[in-house]
Amino acid sequence: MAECEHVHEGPAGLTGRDLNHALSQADDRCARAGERMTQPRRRALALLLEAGRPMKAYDLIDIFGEDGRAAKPPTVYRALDFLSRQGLAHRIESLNAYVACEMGERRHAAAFLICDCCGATEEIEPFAPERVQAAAADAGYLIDRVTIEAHGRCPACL
Amino acid sequence: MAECEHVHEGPAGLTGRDLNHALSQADDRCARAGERMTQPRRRALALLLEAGRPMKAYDLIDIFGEDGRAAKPPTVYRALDFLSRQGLAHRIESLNAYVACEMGERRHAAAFLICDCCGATEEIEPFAPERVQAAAADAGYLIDRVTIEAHGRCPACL
DNA sequence: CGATGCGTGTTATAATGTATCGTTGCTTCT
DNA sequence: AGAAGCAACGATACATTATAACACGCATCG
Repeated sequence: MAECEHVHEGPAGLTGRDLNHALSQADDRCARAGERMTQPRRRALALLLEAGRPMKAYDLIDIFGEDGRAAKPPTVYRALDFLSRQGLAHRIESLNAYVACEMGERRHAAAFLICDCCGATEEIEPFAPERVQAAAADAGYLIDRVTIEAHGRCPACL
Repeated sequence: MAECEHVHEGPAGLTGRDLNHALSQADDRCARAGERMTQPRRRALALLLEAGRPMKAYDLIDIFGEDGRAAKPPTVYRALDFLSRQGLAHRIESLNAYVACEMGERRHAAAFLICDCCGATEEIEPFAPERVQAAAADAGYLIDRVTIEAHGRCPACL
């Protein structure tokens, strides 16, 4: 992360009632999808929601245990894979990090604005999906998944 | 890489005169930019051009020495960083891999179509750059670099 | 010349991600 | 209820990807 001279708090995550509400909604979504929201999956989501910004897998591993003990890597990676499959979280490839989904819908495409100064990210609507498909069709490709990550500076770090 | 039933050769890379020509052009570009095309940098670029598809850093490390001996990781990572900075190669975040640039211009934005079956990639013109900037402006971000990677199947693997 | 900057080679280590195996706890079928 | 099948878990070990730190060489420039 290229530091900048600004020092400020990153985006706050969820706490208390907001957090519980978001977790309950995730529970519902899983139930409707016939998927199981197990303890480690829920814990991983809670940590992402609390953080409110992208978290490295090993950061989660370190703080995973409610008692302060670390988790085993596969526990967290499995949970993150699940959350990504369900659209409850997204992997940010250019950061090797994961972030809770900010949109409501299940299994949607995502795009991100990422601040290289403070680490804040903003999930945005993927732009020009039709032009992706058009470009792919020109080359004869059939696309099922698109990664879009725009790096720069957030308003607070400009 | 999710296999598919098709078996076919991936895209061929450059050889012989074509390879030397491409390397000479890279030499020229570096000279004009006041950068040094050193031996390891040139070797890394040659390997990428020969491969004609994305290569993992450790694949390059293994075959780096002309005498068949492996290189040390920092040697290759430094060369790849340099090539990326110069726009002579691109990093593909979602593959942890690197590919020689197929466009002529220096330091341009890139986007990729990636076949999850055979590993072929196609570098395409980034679509809708103005819409990226617009979306970023809405959120107050200033963007300097955008990663766009579309995964699917290439014509040969459909 | 001496100092500075950049690139290199080397060693070591950090950070990130997976394979595998045995177990547990549902769900479903009879 | 009992058994079979399956999904997820926990644990160990390991594989892959990437960087830190330091010494050296060589060019440039005051």
